[in-house]
Amino acid sequence: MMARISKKKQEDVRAALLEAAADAFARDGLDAARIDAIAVAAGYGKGTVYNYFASKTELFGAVIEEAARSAAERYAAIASAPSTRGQLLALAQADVSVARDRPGFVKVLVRETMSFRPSTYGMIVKHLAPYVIAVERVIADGQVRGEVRTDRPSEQLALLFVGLLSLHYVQHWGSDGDWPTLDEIPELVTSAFWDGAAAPR
Amino acid sequence: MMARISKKKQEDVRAALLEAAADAFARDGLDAARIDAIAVAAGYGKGTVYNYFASKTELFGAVIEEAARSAAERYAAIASAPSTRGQLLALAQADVSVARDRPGFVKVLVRETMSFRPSTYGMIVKHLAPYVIAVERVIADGQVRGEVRTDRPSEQLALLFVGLLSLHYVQHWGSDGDWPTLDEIPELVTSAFWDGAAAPR
Amino acid sequence: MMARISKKKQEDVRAALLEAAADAFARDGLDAARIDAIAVAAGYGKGTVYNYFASKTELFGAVIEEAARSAAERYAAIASAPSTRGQLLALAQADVSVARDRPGFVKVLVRETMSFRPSTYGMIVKHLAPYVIAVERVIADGQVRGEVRTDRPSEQLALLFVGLLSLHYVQHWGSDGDWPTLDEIPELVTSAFWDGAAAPR
Amino acid sequence: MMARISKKKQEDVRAALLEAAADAFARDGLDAARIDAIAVAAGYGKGTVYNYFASKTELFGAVIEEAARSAAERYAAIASAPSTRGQLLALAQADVSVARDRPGFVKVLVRETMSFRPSTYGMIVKHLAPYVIAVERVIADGQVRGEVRTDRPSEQLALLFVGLLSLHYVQHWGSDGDWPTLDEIPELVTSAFWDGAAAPR
DNA sequence: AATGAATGAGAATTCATTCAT
DNA sequence: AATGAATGAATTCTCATTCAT
Repeated sequence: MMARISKKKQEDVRAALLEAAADAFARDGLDAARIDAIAVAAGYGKGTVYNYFASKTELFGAVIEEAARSAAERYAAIASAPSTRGQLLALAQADVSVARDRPGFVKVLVRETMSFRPSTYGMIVKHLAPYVIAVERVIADGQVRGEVRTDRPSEQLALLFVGLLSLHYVQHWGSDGDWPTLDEIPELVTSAFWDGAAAPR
Repeated sequence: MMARISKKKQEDVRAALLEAAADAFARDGLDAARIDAIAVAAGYGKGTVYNYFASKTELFGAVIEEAARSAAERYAAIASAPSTRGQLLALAQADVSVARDRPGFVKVLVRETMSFRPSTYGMIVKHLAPYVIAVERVIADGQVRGEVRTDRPSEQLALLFVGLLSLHYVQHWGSDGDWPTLDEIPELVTSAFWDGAAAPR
Repeated sequence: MMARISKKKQEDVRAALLEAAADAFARDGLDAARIDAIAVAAGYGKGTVYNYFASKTELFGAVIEEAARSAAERYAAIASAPSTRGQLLALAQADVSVARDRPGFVKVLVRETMSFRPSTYGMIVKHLAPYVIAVERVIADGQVRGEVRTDRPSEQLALLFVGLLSLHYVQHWGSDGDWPTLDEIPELVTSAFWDGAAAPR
Repeated sequence: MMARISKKKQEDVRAALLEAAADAFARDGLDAARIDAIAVAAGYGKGTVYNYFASKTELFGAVIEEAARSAAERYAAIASAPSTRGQLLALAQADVSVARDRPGFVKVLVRETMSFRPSTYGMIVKHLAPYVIAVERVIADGQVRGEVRTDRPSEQLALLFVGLLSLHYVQHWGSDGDWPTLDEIPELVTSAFWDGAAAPR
């Protein structure tokens, strides 16, 4: 009993540190973020961070991991829609819901994905995989059912879809939430992906 | 009086420093890039950097500026195509030619655009403007001529187009040039922008 | 919670740093003194200095402040003598006792007073004031009681007295303690101030 | 002829550099003064300084030397007054005339005298000697003639006199010329030295 | 377990000095 | 003789990390 309570407490501390770290990394980037500030923001002392994470880099990795885990969780939970387009929309909605609830984590993920720094790229790819694979599966199914064009590999299409999502987040955050709003993003992305943005209908 | 170095030589040194800086910033980011390494890479001593640029930040700004200038130059030079789609393709080709010739500069531009850091965002927006405006003009013309759908403002569409371009660069660089190749990018981007990527034809 | 160092210990560290800094500034001046050397001389690492003082300049200011505080304390403690001349002698003795106990601090004070550098002058004047004011008060009282000539303002006379003191310190330190000795200074200064040095009696 | 003209020119350049250096050292001190600024202030390029002086330290030494030479010259030129007091007054006037004409040089001399830095002290003492010796001679003569008290060695008295002079310069410069004015200094100093400052007459 | 004082490696920046022109 | 571009040693200051309490 004692042990379980203390285990619970440990989880809480870890979660608080991760949350604060995500915000800091999102705002300042890996280099400029300061351990001290993260600790204080989480309500603890600097030393405590090192009781939970061996180094700044490892803390960063843990944030990425948590971000990916958190997103994959939502993906897994989405109800299946009848059409492929509908399923993609649902996937986008799931992702946006993460961006809404845990903006720090998603910002870090997007920024580092777009930063392709040798030093963090491996980390990103490794943790991002579940993300992309969920999308790819839907697209591959769509191809089998004849709902999606088959002249491009499902993997490439999945990357494009996820990329479009990131792109719209960047515009959202860059415009201070002005445009697009988070609510608009799923439809914008799905539509751009599915029908393109330019040709008149 | 004799010691005054020729204007030409000065320009050369400055250009070499900018080139080395672009590569370093592209590879490591603003924070992690080392002035010392940049100087050595350019074939000069640390102090020389400070004879040309007052600080690391100013050097970074100069790289951004040069990148934008270099891109705007190509944009300006493209021959006009008959259709809007053709013009967009030409714009994309112009951009890719910059990415091919001066990868460092374009990488920096893309990365920082996607990084939305308060500390560099202003710089980026200021210098990126000519880029985006050229695209927007083509699209707005297309809308007038009925070649482009009119339910979305030309500015948003231009941002999407430029974003798609960046997205494909990221995938190109992230895959070590594997896919997409630089050659494929203009058509991929234009097609994704124009027709979408998923719907079967 | 346990890591919080005792207040006492903190004061001790601060005092040790100040002491080492005073010696260094006294020996080398503000510019030539090295933070690193100060830290080591105090028995700490470079970083510790910055845990207590935000910058070299602030450390310098703290030394000045401590020097002035320390001198003012002694002035305040002197017993009142019956005559003005006696009181001035007592003031000089109080000052010399500081110069004996904390030579570094007094050296810094004297040197910077005599250096009239715009960058440090304000600091000096601010902290030196209590020093001079104590002297001025005694002289003004003497003027009221008819023991001191009244054709020169008490402020000017006070500055001269303090200046004479500094002058003798300079000669003392410059001659390696040879002449005058610290013991002789109070009488030398008071006598020079009171009766002059040249006219035969 | 050629050679003499060019020699003359050389002297002029050297003099201009010394003048600029004196002002810079007076204003900023040995450490903070910048070679570059000195060269430009003299109307030359940085490299030229090194054609005339081997190093910053040597330039500083040359300034001290010139300052002392310049003062000794005036001392030598003073007309002899009948009384010792009158001669001292004349000496002070000679010194003040240097301070008026070449303030930079005198400031440097005073500041460094009062700074007693091991690194410059030797230089100072060596060059200051003629200064002090002239004063000492007058005092010693006065002692022989019974015009000056004999219970203190002439050397000590000379140091005091010169010190009083410096003290008043410091107050003059420190008060922005407010008090004392240069004109007042000789009488103030002589009177303080001779009769003291405090005792009512 | 939590803490924050101490630490020193590391980075930006300055500037005296050199030397090719 | 004059110059100022190039240089790198030296210095301040930052901050991740350690560890005694």
